[in-house]
Amino acid sequence: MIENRRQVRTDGTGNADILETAAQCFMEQGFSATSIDDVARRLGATKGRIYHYYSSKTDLFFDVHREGLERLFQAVEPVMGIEGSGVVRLRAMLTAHAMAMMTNAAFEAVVVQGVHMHRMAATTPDQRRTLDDLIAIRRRFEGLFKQVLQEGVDDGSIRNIDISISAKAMLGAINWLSVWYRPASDETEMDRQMLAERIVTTQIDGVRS
Amino acid sequence: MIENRRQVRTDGTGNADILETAAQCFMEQGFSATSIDDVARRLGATKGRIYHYYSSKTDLFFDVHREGLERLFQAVEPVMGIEGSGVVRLRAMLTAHAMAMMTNAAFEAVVVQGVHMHRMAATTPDQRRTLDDLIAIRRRFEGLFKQVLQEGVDDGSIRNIDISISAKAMLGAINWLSVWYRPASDETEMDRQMLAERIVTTQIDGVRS
DNA sequence: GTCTATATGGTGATAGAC
DNA sequence: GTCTATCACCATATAGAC
Repeated sequence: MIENRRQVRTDGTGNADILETAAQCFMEQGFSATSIDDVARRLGATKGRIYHYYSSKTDLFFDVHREGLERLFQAVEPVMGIEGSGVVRLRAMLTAHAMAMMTNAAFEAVVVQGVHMHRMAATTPDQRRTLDDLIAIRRRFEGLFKQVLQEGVDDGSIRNIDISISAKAMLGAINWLSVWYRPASDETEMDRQMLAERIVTTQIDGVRS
Repeated sequence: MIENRRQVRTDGTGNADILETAAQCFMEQGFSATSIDDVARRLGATKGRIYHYYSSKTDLFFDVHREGLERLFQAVEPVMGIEGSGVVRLRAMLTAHAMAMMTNAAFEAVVVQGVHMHRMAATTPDQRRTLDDLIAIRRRFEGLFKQVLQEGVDDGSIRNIDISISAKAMLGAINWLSVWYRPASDETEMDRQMLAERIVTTQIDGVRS
């Protein structure tokens, strides 16, 4: 589980709506082109409501980002402990990750966008800390995959590759889903599952013994 | 070669400096957090100079984007025609792509950022056309890889996979370099070559027969 | 907790000197 | 072709009613 949890947010006080709507706006228009008014309008409210919960647009973006990461953890961590060799578990994790990218498309699009915000100018010290937090969480997420990759190498189910590079490449292949994946209107869970399997299979075949 | 060429730009009239500097700013701070004044300051000039060549910040961003794409084509197209089976040529293309991502880190970071700009609000019809242009060029780039993948499937050097999905996944793995790759201060061409080989090898092993 | 105002500032963009 | 000076706008953020 994530240590750096949000304290109160998304507790059903109406805040989850803001998060969801903001995610959608940020996905469609990007951070810069999205105004607080845009989010408010889509909520059927005014910005007074948003500023009651978030002290800035950046804070809002960061909280969407954090929620996106949390959902990734919730998808991947449970399957990390299944029975099987390293490569078997790795496959399950990658598949779960891919599914989460599609299921939570808006939130994960914000995560991918957030990855580009290195030193977003004019952030307050507080925001700087929050960003560092998010970076640490992302690193922890990558760590999950590195760990299982290493276990796979140790148990012989995965070739003797460079763990760090392979992890980044595999995660890149899957994260890239957020760039091109758009759900068809009549898309089923099965369709997504099929797509996930295909992407993951080539990634797994690239590293397995 | 790219058909939709810039007409005059990057012809050594001093404009190339603007492009280079803008690329750096956009890479470090992102589109929204980069002001025209930032770019000008870094150029040791004022924004008058920039507005002499570009009519808007978006236009400038788009031109950096286009230059980034052009460099990718220049890296990949030459090796596309080498002797060898589909998988051999694919490997060479992916390696060239990965090298270009690192060599032109700033420009390619803008390309990757630009991918998120779907319907950037408030663009003029003219900018909208330019964006459509860029999207078409990106698609053409992906097409190069799909073509060679297909040739590999036909000549039996590549497994019978879904071409479109595999292309996107492989390109994602390589494009993701722009997210995490930071050149070491004493890095050599050889170091980059080694890194590229490692990434590409797992991608190739994932699809070859 | 959400609204309606409003202030404030920054930044994109322009005009005109040189 | 580049500068200085300035405009004009708009989005962030705030204050205070309800």
